[in-house]
Amino acid sequence: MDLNATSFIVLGLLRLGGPCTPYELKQRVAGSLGNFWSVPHSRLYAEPERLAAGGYVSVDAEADGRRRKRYALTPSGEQALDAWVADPPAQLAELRNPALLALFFEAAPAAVAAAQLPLHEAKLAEYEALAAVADANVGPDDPRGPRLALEAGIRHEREWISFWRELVG
Amino acid sequence: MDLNATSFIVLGLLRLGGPCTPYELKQRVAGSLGNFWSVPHSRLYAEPERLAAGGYVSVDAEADGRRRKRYALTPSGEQALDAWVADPPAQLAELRNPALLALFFEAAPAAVAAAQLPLHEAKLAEYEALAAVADANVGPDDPRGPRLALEAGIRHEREWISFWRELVG
DNA sequence: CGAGACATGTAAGGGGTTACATGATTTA
DNA sequence: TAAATCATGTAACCCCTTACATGTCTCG
Repeated sequence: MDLNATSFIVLGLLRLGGPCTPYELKQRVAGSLGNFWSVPHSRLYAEPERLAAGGYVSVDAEADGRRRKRYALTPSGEQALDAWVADPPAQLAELRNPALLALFFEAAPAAVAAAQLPLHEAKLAEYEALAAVADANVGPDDPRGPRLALEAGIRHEREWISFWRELVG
Repeated sequence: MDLNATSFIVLGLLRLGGPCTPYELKQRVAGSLGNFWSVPHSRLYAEPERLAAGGYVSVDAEADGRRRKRYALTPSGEQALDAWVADPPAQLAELRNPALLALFFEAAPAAVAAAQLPLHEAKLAEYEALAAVADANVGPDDPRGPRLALEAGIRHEREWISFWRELVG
């Protein structure tokens, strides 16, 4: 079996926040990472199961009540995660932006821009609020990664806003 | 059957450049659109077939030689394309950038940046060359969409370069 | 005319999307 | 205690990815 982006999201979240259930994985994704890489909850139930089959996580199932399954990183999983982090992907990602696709095929620029602009403005405001909170409560050994990813998100939102604004006319 | 992004890419390319074979679709994608939304060639054989089943394109198969199939927009396909273009997607796209994902999970910023930076610089140079050619040969009734999409690509590349440059240390 | 590139597909498998479905808690 | 929401999954289907495979042209 081979590990993909979803796999590393699960492994990474397990390391970041400790052992948890799929539902809690969903919440962790929604909190931060989901802003730039969302994962449907059905995948967050299926993927840990797959990772368990490969020995990358262990399962601890409740015997009663909700019978939820709690997953935890195994040494093997931790090692796989370390290897991926140590050898980061060296390829370009595509924009794959549906609005841009429509624009490419001659959708009216002003119309696309008018639809996109408020969305990006709202997203930027949300990001900036997150950043403000993060910067106010930053501790000495807090992880830097999430804040850096947020920064990238902020910049791209600003870029989109600038781009669409020129097209609203 | 419902139409997805790939469908509109096929329909759009057929309108932009006229009837063609899957292989030529591949070339058209590679030329411009593929920079921000690539499609594997296997899809460019399968998708027109699907569209033909739905009546959105017509097929004209060669009887001999390579027996290639030439697809053309039908009025129904043209109408579907128009409808999509007239009602452009009003949703945000995610970044879904693998390098950013690694950064989020604490990959060494300088290492990720060092790997990403040359790729983005090369891409930007490529885009700027394309833009220069496009701007030099622009005609009065040339389509604007591709040039606008290219512009978006250029800005995002600049943004990425600026971002990663700050992290290379 | 042989080799390489160009051209044209097909097949298998997994992940993503979406919808369905039900159990457990909380709240009115 | 009924309703609403939270929580926890399952199932089906299609697209995407990757690899495989072969046919046709072109050029040395």
